[in-house]
Amino acid sequence: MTIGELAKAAKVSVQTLRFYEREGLLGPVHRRADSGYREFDDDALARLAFIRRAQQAGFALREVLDLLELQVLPLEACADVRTKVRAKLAEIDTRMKELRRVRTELRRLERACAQAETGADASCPVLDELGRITPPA
Amino acid sequence: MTIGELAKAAKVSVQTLRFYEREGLLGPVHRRADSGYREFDDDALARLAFIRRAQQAGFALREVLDLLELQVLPLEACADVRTKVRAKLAEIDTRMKELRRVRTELRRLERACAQAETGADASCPVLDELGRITPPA
DNA sequence: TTACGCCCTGTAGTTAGGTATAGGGTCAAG
DNA sequence: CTTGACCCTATACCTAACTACAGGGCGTAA
Repeated sequence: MTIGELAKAAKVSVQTLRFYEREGLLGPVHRRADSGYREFDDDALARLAFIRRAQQAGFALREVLDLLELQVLPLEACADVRTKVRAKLAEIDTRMKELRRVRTELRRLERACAQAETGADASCPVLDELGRITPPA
Repeated sequence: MTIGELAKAAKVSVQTLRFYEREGLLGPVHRRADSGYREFDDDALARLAFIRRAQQAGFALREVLDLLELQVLPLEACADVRTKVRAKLAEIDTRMKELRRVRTELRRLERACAQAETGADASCPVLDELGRITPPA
């Protein structure tokens, strides 16, 4: 696959792929001996899918890199791998806790909004919920 | 209140306050006639509380500004606010879903690692496990 | 062979949300 | 009236994750 074909398949831009390569997210990239063109296989596509999912889950690219690097560790490092995986798990739990807190807050706002539709209040309660303030001029 | 006092009260930096002012989040700021020093009242403090809460609820500063501007509008604007809140809520739910999936994958990796420690496998199973991550729907 | 699209590197710009620094003016205590 | 803490503007810098050139090489089809 050329970089353009991979870009199309993974639905990212060519520049993004080159950027990912620079950041180490794609690992060592094979080049055609004659032209120096990059050549990719389906592994690259799977890797990109993983990157996108991890990103959508709230991981920064730097953290995605940590996750991807778990792959290259030898058997002797298995204990280290477990430690790393556990650290990531703890991180995920923290992140989920934060998200639950935010969601609770938003649901509260939505409920307040729904009540306004049946009520006779003169102002939007969402904004009241967030705090009564003076609007910008 | 001087900017320094407000900063201390709101637990943000003085530079951040000047940055917020430039971004229009603080509205028109009163200045002392002689020195040109900014002067703030408790409204500013309330406004900063609003900003922080909205940020914690997952709104970008640009969106916070939208909310501040919506506040002057009549009840009809409440529907707009509600739409924004619902969109944020959907965003959070998506993120949590992805997070759950990644957590499931990490747990599987951890189990695979544990097996390798007691088994006689020749390679770290992490690589294979990462390759088996379920593609997104 | 020419044309056109895709590839290469390298550098620079963008948005978000600030943080830091330079070069000054101001205020209040001593 | 000096000193030190605080204020002012303007500009530059920071990280993250791209995005957009500029200037040049490669591949393939008519």
